[in-house]
Amino acid sequence: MPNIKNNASAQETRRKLIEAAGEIFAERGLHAATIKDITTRAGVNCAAINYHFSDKFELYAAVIREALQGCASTFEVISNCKTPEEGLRAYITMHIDDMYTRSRPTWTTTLVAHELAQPTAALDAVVEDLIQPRVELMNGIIRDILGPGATEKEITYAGISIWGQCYLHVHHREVIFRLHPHVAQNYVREEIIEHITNFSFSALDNMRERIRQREAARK
Amino acid sequence: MPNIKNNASAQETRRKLIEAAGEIFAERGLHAATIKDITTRAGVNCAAINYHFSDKFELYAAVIREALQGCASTFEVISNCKTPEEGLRAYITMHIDDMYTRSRPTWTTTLVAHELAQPTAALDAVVEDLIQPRVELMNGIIRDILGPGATEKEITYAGISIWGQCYLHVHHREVIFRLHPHVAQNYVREEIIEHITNFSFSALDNMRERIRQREAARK
Amino acid sequence: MPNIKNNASAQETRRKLIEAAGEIFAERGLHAATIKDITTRAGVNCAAINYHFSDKFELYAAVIREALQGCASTFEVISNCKTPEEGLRAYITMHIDDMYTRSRPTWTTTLVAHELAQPTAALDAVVEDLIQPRVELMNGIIRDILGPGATEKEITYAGISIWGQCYLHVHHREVIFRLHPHVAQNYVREEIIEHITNFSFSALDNMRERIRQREAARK
Amino acid sequence: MPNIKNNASAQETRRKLIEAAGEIFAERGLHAATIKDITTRAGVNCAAINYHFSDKFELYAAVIREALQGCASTFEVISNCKTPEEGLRAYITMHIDDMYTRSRPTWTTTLVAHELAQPTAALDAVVEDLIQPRVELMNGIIRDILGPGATEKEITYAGISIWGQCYLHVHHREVIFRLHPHVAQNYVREEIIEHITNFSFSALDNMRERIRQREAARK
DNA sequence: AATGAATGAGCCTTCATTCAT
DNA sequence: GATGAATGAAGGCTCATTCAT
Repeated sequence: MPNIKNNASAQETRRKLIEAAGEIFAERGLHAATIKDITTRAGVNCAAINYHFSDKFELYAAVIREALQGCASTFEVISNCKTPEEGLRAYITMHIDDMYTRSRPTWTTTLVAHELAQPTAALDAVVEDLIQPRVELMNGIIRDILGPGATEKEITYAGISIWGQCYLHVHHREVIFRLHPHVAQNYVREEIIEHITNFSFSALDNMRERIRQREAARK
Repeated sequence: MPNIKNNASAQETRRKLIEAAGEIFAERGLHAATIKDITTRAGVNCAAINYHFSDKFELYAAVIREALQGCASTFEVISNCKTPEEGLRAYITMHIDDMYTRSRPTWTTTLVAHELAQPTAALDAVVEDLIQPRVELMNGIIRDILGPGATEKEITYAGISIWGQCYLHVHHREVIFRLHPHVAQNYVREEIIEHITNFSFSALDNMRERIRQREAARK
Repeated sequence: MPNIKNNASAQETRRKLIEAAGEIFAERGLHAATIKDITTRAGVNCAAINYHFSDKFELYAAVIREALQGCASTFEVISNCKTPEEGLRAYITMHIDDMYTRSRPTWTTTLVAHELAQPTAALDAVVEDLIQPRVELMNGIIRDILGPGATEKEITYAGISIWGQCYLHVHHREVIFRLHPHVAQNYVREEIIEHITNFSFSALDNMRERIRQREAARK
Repeated sequence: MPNIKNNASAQETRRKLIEAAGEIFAERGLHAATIKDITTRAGVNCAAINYHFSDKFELYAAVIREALQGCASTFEVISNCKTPEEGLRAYITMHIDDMYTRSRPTWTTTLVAHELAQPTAALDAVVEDLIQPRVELMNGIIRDILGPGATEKEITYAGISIWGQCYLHVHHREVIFRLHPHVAQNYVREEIIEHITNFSFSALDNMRERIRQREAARK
C-alpha cells in the first residue's frame, strides 16, 4: 500500500483532508467537487492532496473506504435477536438509522447514494464491503421467516422489497418531504420503522403461508 | 416565449441535441458531461447549444422536460382497472416498465435517477410533473384498498413502501445484478411485477384488517 | 463605391443600422460593441450587417463618415462674422455646441472622442473631413487677430490652446462634473462660451502686442 | 487582504504581468487586449492572471493603480515656487512632461487617456488619485494669481482652460502632428511649455484686472 | 432584400497537477 | 512534511461571419 505516511502530523493532515473531502463529495458529487474547495475547507495547501493521495480520484476512493468503515458495528445487535421479527425490526432500524447515527460523520450515507446513482470504480468496494454483508445478513433473517421451502429467488426478491422501502426514506427524504409536507413537519423515526416492519412482516408472513401450501401440495 | 425556433431544420437540430445530451447526461451526470461530447455526438457545432438553448444548464433543463413527457400515457390504463388489486398491479407494471418501454429513449430513467440523487434546480419539474401525479394516482388506489378508516399518514407510508420496491428494481438494477447473479442471468420482468404486487397486496390487506379492527374498537 | 443598394427599404435598413451602430459604438467603443447589440437595437437580423456593409469594421467606417457629415454647416456663420472677436466667439460656440445640437444624433461627438483616444484606420477621415477644415478656419481667424507678423508656429500653438479648452468641456464633461459638482448642478452653456472667448481673446491680444513689438524692433 | 503574494518570485511575476498588461492595455484598450497577448508578452502562463489577480478586470485595475503611483512626485517642486508665474510654469511643465518622463513606463499616460475617453469602474481611482490632487494644486496657483475677489467658478473655468491646453499636447500628439507636420518635424518641448505659460498667464492677468475692477465697483 | 440557422475561431476562466523550495 | 507558485489542458461561452432559403 503506497502513500502510508507515518508521521503524526501527516496523519492529521490526511484525516482533515478525508473529512473535508467527504463532506464536499457528498454535497456536490465527485466531478463538481473541486480540489480547491476541499483543501480550503481542510485548511491545507492544495498540493497536499497530491502528496497524500497522489490523485483526486485516489482521495475519493480513500473517502469511500473511510465511509464504509464502522458500518458493520450493528451487525452483532441483529445477530443477538431472538425472534425473526425482532431481527427484521433491528435490520430495518439499522438502515433507517444510517441517516441519524452520530458515531459516523453525516456525509457517508449521501456519499454512498451518489456512488449508487452514478457508479465509479469505487462501486465494487461499496457493494462488497457495505451492501453484500447486509444482504447476506438480511437473507438469513428472511430465510428464517419464510421457512425451509423458500427458493433463493423468493428470498432475493423479498430482500429487495425490504431494502427498497428503507432506501427511499434514507436517500430521498428531501423528495418525500416535498411530496408529503405533513410527514416533514412531524417526522417520527419510530413511526417509519414501525410501518416498514409491519408492512414487511405481514407480507413475509403471507409469503410463508403460500410457500407452505405449495410445498405441502408438492408432497 | 424565447428560443422557440420554427424552422423545420432547427427543430431537427434541437431534437438531435436533446437526444445526444440525454444520453450523455445520463451516462455521466450534469457536471461530467461536456458540451463538446454532446455536440460531437449530435453532429453539430458547439455554438449550436448557445443558439438553441442559451446555456448548458438550459439544455439540461430541456432534456429533463423532454424526459418527463409521455410519462402520463399509462394513467388511463390504471384508471380503467376494475378491482383495486388490478389497479395496484397496473401501477407497479408502469413503474417497472420505465426501464423497458421503447416509446421513449432509454436514457430518461437514468437521468431522473441522477436528478433524484443529486438534485439541481430542475428537480422541481421532476417532482411536479412526474412524481406528484403518480403519487396521487397511487394514493387513490391505496385508499380504495385500505378502506375509509385509513389515515393520510398510513396511505403515505404505504405508498412509499410500494414505490421503494419498484425504485430499486428500476434504478439500481446494476447493483442488484451484481449482488444476485442468478437474477441477472434469468431476468423475468413478469416475475418481479408478480412479486411486488403480491408482497404489497398482502401487506395492504393486513393493514386494512388492522384499520378495520381499530375503527371497530373506536366505535 | 460598393454596397450601394438602391431599393428604398434597403436604404431604410441601412439608416436604422447606422443609427443603432452609432449609439452603441459611442456607448461602448468599437471592440466592446457587438453585432448582436447593434442589430437588436436596429430591429434587424444580424446577417444584415454583412449584407449592407460586408463587415463590422466597414459598418464602423460608415458610421464615422455619417458622423462627419453636416459638421460643416456652421462654417458660413463664422465666415460672415465682421470682427475677429465675433469670429472667435462663433468658432468656440460651434465647438461647444457639438454636444448640444439636436440636428445631428447625439452620439457623433462621443464617437469622435473614441476615435481620437484610440485611433483606428478611420482616424484619417476624421482628421481630414472634420478637424482639418476647422483648424484652417480657426487659423484664419487667429491670423487676423495676431496680425501679419505672426509665424505659422505661433498660429498653430494658439489654435491648439483654443481647441484644447473646448475639447475638455465637450469630451470630458463627465470628469469635469465629477471634479466640480457646483458646475454640474448649474450648467450654463453661455457662461462657458463667454469664459473661453474672453480667456482666449485676451491671450491672443497679448500675443499680438508682443509680436508687434518684436516686429517693430526687427525693423 | 487577498492576492498579496509575498514570495520574491511571485512579486517578479506580478511585476512582469503589470508591465506587459500596461503596454497592451495602452495599445489596444481594455476590451481589445487579450489575456493571451498579455501573458505571452510577460512570458508567463495564462493561468497566472487568475492566480495573481483573479480576473482580467482586476489586472486592469491593478495596472491603473500602478500607473497612478509616482505621479505626485513633482508636487513639491511646484509648492516650492516663489512667484505664481513660476508655479504656473512648473504646473504646465509637469503636465507636458507626462509624456516624456522616463521614470515611469511609457504606457501610463496613454492608459489614462483611454480611461478618460471610455471610463470603466477604474475611473474613480483615476479621478481621485491623479486628477483631483492636481486640480486642487492648480486651483491654489490660480487663486493666487486672480486675487481674493475671484469666484470659485472663475477659478474652475480658468483651471479647465489651462488643463485643456496641456491635454491636447499630451494625449493627442498624433493628431497634432498629422495636422501640423512642421511642428512634428521640429518638436521642442520648451517651446510648448513657453507658449502655454505665456498664453495662460496673460489671460489670467487679464482676468485678474477685470475682477479687480468689478470688486472695486462693487464697493 | 432579408432572415433563420449554423459555424469556426477564439476568449476568459477553471481545474488538477507539478515544481521548487 | 508542507506550501506558494506556476502551468497545460480543457471547459463553457461568445462573437463575427457565412450559408441556404
